[in-house]
Amino acid sequence: MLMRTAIQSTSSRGAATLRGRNGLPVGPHACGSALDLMGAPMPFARNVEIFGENEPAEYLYKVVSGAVRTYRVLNDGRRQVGAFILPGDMFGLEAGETHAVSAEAITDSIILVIKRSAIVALAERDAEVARQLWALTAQELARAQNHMLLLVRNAQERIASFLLEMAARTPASTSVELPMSRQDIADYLGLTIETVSRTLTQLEEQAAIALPASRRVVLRNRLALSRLNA
Amino acid sequence: MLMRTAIQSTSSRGAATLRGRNGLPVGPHACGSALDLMGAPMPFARNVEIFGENEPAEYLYKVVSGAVRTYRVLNDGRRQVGAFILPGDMFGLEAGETHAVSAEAITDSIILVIKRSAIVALAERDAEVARQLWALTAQELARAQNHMLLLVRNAQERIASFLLEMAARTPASTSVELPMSRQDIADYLGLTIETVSRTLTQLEEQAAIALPASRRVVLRNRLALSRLNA
DNA sequence: CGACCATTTGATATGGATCAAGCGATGTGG
DNA sequence: CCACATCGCTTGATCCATATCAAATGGTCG
Repeated sequence: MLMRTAIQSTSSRGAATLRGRNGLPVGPHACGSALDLMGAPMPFARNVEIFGENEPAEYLYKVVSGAVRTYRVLNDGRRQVGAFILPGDMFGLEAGETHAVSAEAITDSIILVIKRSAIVALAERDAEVARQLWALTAQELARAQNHMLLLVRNAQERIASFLLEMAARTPASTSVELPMSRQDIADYLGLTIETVSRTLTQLEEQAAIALPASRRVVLRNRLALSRLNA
Repeated sequence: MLMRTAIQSTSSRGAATLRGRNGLPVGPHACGSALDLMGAPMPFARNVEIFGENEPAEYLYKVVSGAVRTYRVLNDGRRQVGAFILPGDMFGLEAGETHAVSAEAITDSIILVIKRSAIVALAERDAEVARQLWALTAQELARAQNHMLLLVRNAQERIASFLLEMAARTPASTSVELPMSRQDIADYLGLTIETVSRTLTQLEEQAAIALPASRRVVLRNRLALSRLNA
């Protein structure tokens, strides 16, 4: 029992239900998959739960705008953030009947909500769709495996990897706007907020990054960061 | 850069190739899946590589007897063991074209080797097979997610979880024979061998376990171990 | 028996957690 | 519009769990 993370998320569970949505299709970042062709855009407010661990997995989701975190909570109250989900990314797909993690909106977000049963039924007849479902889960597995590697490194390496990952996922990749709090980052990297903060200032002192604002990071020396990366 | 694991594995790469196998079917632990119906049993000697990271994923595998570890190596030489694979378990299944991890036999093992292309082709026509491929990858994902949680706990908790996991996967679950070395366990849990050893002796002093031999663990107080578990 | 290897045990060092305080931005009520 | 509460972040001081370095022990095989 190490640090005890204060989880202040205002998970007003009810707000995440699916009532009142008007069926309408097509998200941006359309990537030519059957998975994009159905589903309704829904708004989720900051810190609102999208689904909870162990809840039936009736839908899968695609972020249109905003950002989402998935996480699990340990019995001692600590939270492990499994992934940050950015526009264009899908999440919440399960092969089983229930969600393995919880998901919350990090900022106010628009999220495409897609009925799982429709997709699964489609996969029954269309091998290409089935292959895509598999590929999506495999990709998630690859992410999880990389994340495992992160968690055994030192603080600088974890932060550097995190920043490079975020940069790679951002259009203007040299300056990154972080949608998540220090606590989110800490729970993602298995560190404390203090260590995250300190490490960021260290990297700034080493001129590897600049911090014009607490949630804006400019990558000044990619090479230095990469050397810290796996 | 923390500990620097000595990787002494005698990965005599050549020995793992697939030449000279006689096609023959059916492993024990048969679980009524199409995946079991094809494939040839092959012996692998202790510490021999079965496949390497980034190699083309031409086969998938099922352990008949023995034990296998999957792992990745960080740029600084440390090794992260991703999973221990015991008789009845499958491994090496990839949705993509290459292996995401390396795999080695921990002890002399018999492993069923199944052509991936055959299965994938079958899945093309049989939705049930496709579903099973997906389910297998999803199960692996769940394992990886649980493993992530392990890596942020303290040493006692990690060891306790590891022992309970091994016990749950062993027929005679109150006494566990560990096929892997302390180094393997350390690399699985993100600890050093010294910490693994010390923690095991602590648990023994607390009467939670007994260690009649270094690789045999008797679970004496499951409840105490469970309390340490997530 | 002796060499080798895996494991345990001991002494010390250190990176990150913890405890505590300060600071800047944002928002709220008077 | 300002005073003040709140929140997220940073910074400082200290502590502790685990790494590191080192040596002893024990089991296995030739």
